[in-house]
Amino acid sequence: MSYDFKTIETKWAAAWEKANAFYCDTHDFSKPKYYVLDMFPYPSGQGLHVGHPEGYTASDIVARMKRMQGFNVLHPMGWDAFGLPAEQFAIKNNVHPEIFTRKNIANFKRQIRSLGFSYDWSKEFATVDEDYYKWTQWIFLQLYAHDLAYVDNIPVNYCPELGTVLANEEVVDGKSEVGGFDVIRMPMRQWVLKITSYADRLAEDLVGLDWPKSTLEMQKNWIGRSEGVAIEFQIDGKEDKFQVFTTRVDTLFGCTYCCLAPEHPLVAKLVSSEQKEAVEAYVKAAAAKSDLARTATEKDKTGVYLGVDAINPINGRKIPVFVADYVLGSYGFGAVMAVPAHDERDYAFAKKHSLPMIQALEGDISENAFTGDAKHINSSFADGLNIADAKVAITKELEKMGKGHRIVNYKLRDWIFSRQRYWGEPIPVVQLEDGTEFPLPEDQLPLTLPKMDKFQPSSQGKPPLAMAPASWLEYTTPDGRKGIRETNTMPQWAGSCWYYIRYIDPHNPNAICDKELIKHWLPVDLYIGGAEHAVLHLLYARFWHKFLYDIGVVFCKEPFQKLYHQGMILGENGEKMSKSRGNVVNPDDIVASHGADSLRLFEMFAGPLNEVKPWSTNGLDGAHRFIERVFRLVEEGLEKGLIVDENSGELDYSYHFLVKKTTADFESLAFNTAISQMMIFVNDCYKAKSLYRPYIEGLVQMFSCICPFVGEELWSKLGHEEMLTYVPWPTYDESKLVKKEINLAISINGKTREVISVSPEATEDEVKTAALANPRVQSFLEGKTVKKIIYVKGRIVNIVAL
RNA sequence: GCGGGCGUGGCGGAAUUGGUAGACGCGUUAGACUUAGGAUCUAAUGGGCUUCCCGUGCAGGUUCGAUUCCUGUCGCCCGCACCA
Repeated sequence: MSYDFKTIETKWAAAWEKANAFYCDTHDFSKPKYYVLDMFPYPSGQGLHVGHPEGYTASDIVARMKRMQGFNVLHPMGWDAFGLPAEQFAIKNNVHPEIFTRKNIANFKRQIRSLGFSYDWSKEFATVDEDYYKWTQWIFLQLYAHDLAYVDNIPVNYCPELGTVLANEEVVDGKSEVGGFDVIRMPMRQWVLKITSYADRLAEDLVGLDWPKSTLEMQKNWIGRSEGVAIEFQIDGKEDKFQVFTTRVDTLFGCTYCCLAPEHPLVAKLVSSEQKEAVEAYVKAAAAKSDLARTATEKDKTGVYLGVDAINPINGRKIPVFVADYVLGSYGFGAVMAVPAHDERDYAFAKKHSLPMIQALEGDISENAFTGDAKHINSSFADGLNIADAKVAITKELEKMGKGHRIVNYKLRDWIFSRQRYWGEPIPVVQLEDGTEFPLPEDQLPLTLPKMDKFQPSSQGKPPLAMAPASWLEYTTPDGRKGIRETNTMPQWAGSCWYYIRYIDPHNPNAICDKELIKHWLPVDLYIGGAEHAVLHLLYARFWHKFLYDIGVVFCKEPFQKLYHQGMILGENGEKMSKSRGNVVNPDDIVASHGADSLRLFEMFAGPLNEVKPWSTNGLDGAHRFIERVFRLVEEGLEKGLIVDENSGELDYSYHFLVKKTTADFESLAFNTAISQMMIFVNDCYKAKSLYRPYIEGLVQMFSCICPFVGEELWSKLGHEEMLTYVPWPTYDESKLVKKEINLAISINGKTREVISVSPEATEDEVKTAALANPRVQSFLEGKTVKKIIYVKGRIVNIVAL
């Protein structure tokens, strides 16, 4: 019988399901826990692509190893099922999004099962399940009760095409992240979550995490903490004043003008009658500019004089005030003090508008602003000081005058949390007729979505739920006040913010999760998913987790201890897989043609998990061939009686090294090198005269983590009744790794010239003598004087000769 | 522009973290067994002017010794982008 993957894979998939082989009793605290989690997928209509199995195989290998190592392993899977595509499909095809979503989930589940992942399906849920989103709404109510959720009328990113508002994080280059449609700025009533209250902790707690450096940096930059000083500027001859934020307070003596953002509330109030027309035109033009248009004119610094002056508090100097759109309304105070001599943007603006420059530091400003460190000049008491000292001195003086104080600023904005869509969690708040908000009592959760047939948002950005039946829309509080339910829904991110908690106790009707279980199971030990979530999901989830920590629901500060991103799999031609390029590989096809094990093995062997790597049909064939090779090794070994119970010792080193390397490599997710080592061991086996049974069984066991179907098949062929799931992980004996002879490279002046074989116990003198006695070495030393011999034990001898 | 990562055979990639560069696989070539071979097995496979020399993007440096560390430079990928 040769390797018949179809029969094998069907057989073991059924056997595992029947035996409930991967069930995790989360109440069992007798073993150490290990929680390995995949970022759950959005069940799209296209089904799985080959990128999904990459991360899922990696986590599955670890899950399988950890079970064998005696851990109680929680390895769940579920569905991030609210979201835009289902709603757009619903609008187009006039089908309820739930029907579409459930169908997709079924298809995803079928595909995932066909790939042999050891998920505990008893933990499965979808974010659209009522008894799941009940708790999503519950968390929202907690946020509301703690003043972290509020309604505001703010300029938002509105996407007319999608008919909804998007979070800053969902807008890329002025286009929607989903669909790539134009996004415009417009003021709208929105629910907002105060993520900025957690900015400090979100930045600080990154420190202890075992996360990719790039992701940590991205989050840090996104939060964008910067320390500086808030300075108050008085308008000349008026009562009005405004504040600016600066990180370069030391340059205050060089401030020659100020700029307000077009959105700044004082612009309209302060503008002089002569400038009124010009300023109003400018503000209007700036408001109409999309984010894209603003970035396109990056180099060109435009602005208009307001017709009023401000007073520089440090020296009483009168300076003009401009409105300029290079100042962002959303950052700091929406106003800057301009120091053209030492800031590139101010420099460009000042050049364009022929404004004066005053240097506050020594340095060349003939071509560009000087932004380096130097001695201060023209700065009164700060003259002669460097940046750091001048900052201290000037800040102190401002504080004394009551004109300035230290402040920390963040790029992070509060999280716009409402969407004008149907297919999301309803926000459990009622707008009462008296204008107040009424959060639903907990016992009225879940607030389920009303059944509707039309999901089209209205043109004014009115959500589909505004057209819901009155029976849903109208609400009377327990004490008889009337109101209308909130018709915005939550964004897709809401459900993915806390799903890792629910897996631990997915059917608990009384709480998001049992307290004792949370204590035991969190944080997630290993979290694997795409790098595209480096800021969005991973930042939002950390925020909710920290909030839940504060209200005593969870007990660790961070949700995901170790994070790893799988690299993208490109098409065979090295380009990103896409329908238009015609290079998409469908996992179903591969499972049919080569089997799930081959797909898993190929994806793990193709290269480091976190690297981008191209698909390769030849590589897939190679993986398939290796499985056949392992299969034959066992099958023929049994038939020909090569698999024996006495150990000839010939495979000792190779096997024990294999166990050591595989264990370490699985732990560090270096699957490509672990597989190489298995190939080396199998090659050694084919050369060996006999195969010591425990070694073959160890190989099959470790190999089964990568290729579980064929692994289980071979395990049973080897005569085992029980399944592999909890068979103890192979161990290795360090003493078997001591070689009787070691190869030692001899190099002369750093170039390897010869390899000699020595005993590992050989002394330095013996090695040196042997090296010098070597005829080949001698031929190279002819006519030269040996100056020095360096011996690195067990590695190399380097002879320095001139 | 800023931040992070990366440049190694024809290709994917190894290299014990400063110690035999190219493991393992793909591909290629030759041979064996075969009616057949896109199966399997064996051997070879970085380049060259082949007792030797050159080779880890390029140019320097540190070192007995550099793919690994340092400086500069070129190129690619990812993220952010007027953040005061």
